[in-house]
Amino acid sequence: MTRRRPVASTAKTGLRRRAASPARAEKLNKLTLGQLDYHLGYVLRRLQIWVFQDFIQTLATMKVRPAQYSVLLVIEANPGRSQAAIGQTLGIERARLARLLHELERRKWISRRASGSDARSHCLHLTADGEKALVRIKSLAAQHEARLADHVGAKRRTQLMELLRDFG
Amino acid sequence: MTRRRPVASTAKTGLRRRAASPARAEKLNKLTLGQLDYHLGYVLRRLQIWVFQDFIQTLATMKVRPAQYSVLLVIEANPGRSQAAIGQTLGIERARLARLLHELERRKWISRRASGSDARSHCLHLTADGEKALVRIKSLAAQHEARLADHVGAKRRTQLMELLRDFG
DNA sequence: TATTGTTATACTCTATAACTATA
DNA sequence: TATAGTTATAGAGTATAACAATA
Repeated sequence: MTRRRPVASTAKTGLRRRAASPARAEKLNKLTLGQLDYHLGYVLRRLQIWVFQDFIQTLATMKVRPAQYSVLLVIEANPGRSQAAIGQTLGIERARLARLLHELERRKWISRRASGSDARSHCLHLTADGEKALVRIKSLAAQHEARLADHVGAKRRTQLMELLRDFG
Repeated sequence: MTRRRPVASTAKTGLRRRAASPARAEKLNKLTLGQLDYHLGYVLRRLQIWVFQDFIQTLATMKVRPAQYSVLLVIEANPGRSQAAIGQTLGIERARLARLLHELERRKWISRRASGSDARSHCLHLTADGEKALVRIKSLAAQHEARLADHVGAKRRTQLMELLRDFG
């Protein structure tokens, strides 16, 4: 990392820099990335790291991680579904999802009800508290998304969205 | 995850299914992603996960992880530089880089020589073994890249590359 | 037999802090 | 006082395996 800088909003919001330091870090002249520059996976990952770091920081006040956020949204959009269905949709291992849901349940944001049709599975729902929290969470997520648009440029964000959204 | 297996034919048609799995998994009717679909970070991450999994699998015979690969390429392109410089270029914490280099050194792929100008720092170089291994590694990485192009489509890959490479 | 959810283990990656030896 | 490198710890994410209850 170490590049990045221009964007107005980063200064405004006091984002965070990796090297952070004041121009003195520039002492180490920049190295070339070599053939790394020709790997889509690498440039993809650099942006992805930026996104996660900004997301985590933006939602720090609610202590919500990306995976938790994705689970909350999918439960909201598909109330009453099982852990297996949620996990499969998001690509989260059932073992990991069990622990993740445990935490969300502890916070009273979701409930697991017994399923009438299959005694093995649980029906997942947001609680009233969960819905209330999600309003605030979505607002913060929107701030993050705006900052991302600012980081890559609104037009580039739209283009990336179109390229990535529909090939799945 | 569960999907994977970038079969050529599906990539060619651009169809691809997320659940990918053996048709029986279709039993669980597909859930909607809700507002997740409007987060660039999410779609970015899905592809990024695919890339890493394919990369790791493709380079499994050489037991090379993405981070190790990136370090090898940057050392190759910038021989004699310090750990600090490498780490800063790639955005890898110096603590983590130290362990990572330890492993590469154990495998005789890199060497750390004392720096003449600063007794604190090490100069990093590929060994002859390292250069030889890197030939094989790059060949596997190229296979991975080709599979990625097949997965997203060659044209889309190029477009993504252009959008992501130069805004840093 | 297969699936749902659970617990447990192990490994990678990230983020710190503390330490040394230099500068 | 700051930097280069090391070691240690803790947390998240990923990947397994094993288990009980149920299908």
